Amino acid sequence: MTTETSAREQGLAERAYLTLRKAILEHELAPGTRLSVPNVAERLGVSRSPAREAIARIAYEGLAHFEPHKGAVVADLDAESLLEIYEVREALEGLACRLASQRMGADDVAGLRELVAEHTAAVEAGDVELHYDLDMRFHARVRELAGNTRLTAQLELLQHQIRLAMYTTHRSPGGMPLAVTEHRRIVDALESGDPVLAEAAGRSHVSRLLRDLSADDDRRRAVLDRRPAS
Amino acid sequence: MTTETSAREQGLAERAYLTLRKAILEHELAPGTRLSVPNVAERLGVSRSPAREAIARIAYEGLAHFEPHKGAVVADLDAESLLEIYEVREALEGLACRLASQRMGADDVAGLRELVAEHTAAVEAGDVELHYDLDMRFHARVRELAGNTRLTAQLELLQHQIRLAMYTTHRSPGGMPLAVTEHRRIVDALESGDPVLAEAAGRSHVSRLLRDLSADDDRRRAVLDRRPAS
DNA sequence: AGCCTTGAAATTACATGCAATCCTTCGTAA
DNA sequence: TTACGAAGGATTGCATGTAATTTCAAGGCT
Repeated sequence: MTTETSAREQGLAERAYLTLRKAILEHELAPGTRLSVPNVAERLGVSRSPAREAIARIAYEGLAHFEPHKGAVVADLDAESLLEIYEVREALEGLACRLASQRMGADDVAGLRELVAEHTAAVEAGDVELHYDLDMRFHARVRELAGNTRLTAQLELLQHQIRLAMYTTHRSPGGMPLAVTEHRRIVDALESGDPVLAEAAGRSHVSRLLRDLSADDDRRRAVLDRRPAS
Repeated sequence: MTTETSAREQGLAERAYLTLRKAILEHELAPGTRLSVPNVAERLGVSRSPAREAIARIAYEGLAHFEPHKGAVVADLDAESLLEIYEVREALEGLACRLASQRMGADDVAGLRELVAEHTAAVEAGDVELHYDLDMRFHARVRELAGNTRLTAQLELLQHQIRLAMYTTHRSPGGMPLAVTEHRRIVDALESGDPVLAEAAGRSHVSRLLRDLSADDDRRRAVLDRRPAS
């Protein structure tokens, strides 16, 4: 037993990073918020060194960016950035499915089916929170099965960026059941063992998400255009 | 005019990072070399703060990794890591070609053709250095034309990692003319404006590079197997 | 009333002190 | 000769001092 007040044997910088990231992803620190080193340090109860390191890492991961002479600011991703992110994600999610289809076993398929079943139930019950959770878990499981650590890391980064950008906005109502259907189709493709089919399934799922996003945007813009005076 | 000894108005940490990266990519600091903070600081003539930051960034970018209680070590990528990297690169390079094919104009095609022409000449002249240079420039140009900043950043990271891993090893002799042929095919596909074709061309180029790599490995292994006592 | 100037507060970036921890090496004993 | 142990050296991680620079705001001037 070593001395351990409440630290899980990880550095202060690491914990500061995790805390900060959580706060950002949950919009406790909304996009646009300035992350000054002394401020973050005090907030997290650490000195400036680990605070600075945590902020740097947040920025490296695309959750904040540095503005000259102003320090880091929580990222406020515009539509074009989101498009970029989805373009990359489509390719990588497709790759994940392709790899998974080649490396996965029967029990893995069963595990995914179970997840989809839970998901179906959650959606039928209208449980939005659980829907998001299961959606994330599904994708996490697929990339895990792909067995490519770099790919996994990238997809997780993109996931975080998307979560940050869409915390409140962009929730198309019909999306929940559609997601489940598409996930089921992905599992079918994975089970078939056909890498081309699997990749196509993964990609079309992501590209559909993007299309819905754009559609939402258009709808929103149309509404705003009707009342030009805000 | 501000006071400016020789710094180009960028921080010490930034310059330390660039210097360090260059040293690593040129194998001045070979894979396996330990990057201790005091050591790097002294080497670059800066204090420990910017040195530490530079090392952290190098590690974030996959050019080094932290070993517990030993600090950062220049990455020594094994075959499996390279495979992972190439898997991701194949997908992203395909995406780059797809996007470029949709966004590029006639003059852009002309620019690429010029590059390929230069490249052809270099290969015919047997200029290996120039070959590498033009190869890199070709890919850089394509991702630039794709117009997706995240994609560009990712591909550059992968490029660096690959360069580090293959500094001396892995140079298949027939690769040079093949690369030119494939680049030409990519330009043809890009010019056609068919995104599917373009993506396929980009992907198959990368996957061929990977196949050659594996073939080289096998050959090398075979040679070693013949003389089990090293 | 609006613009400019000046001052104050805050921030970054860098340097450096310091304790805890770990690896390494050298000496010693079996 | 080999295994063990202890001391030394080095490194990390964190804390904090400090100068330069910039932003922000208030007040005065036109």
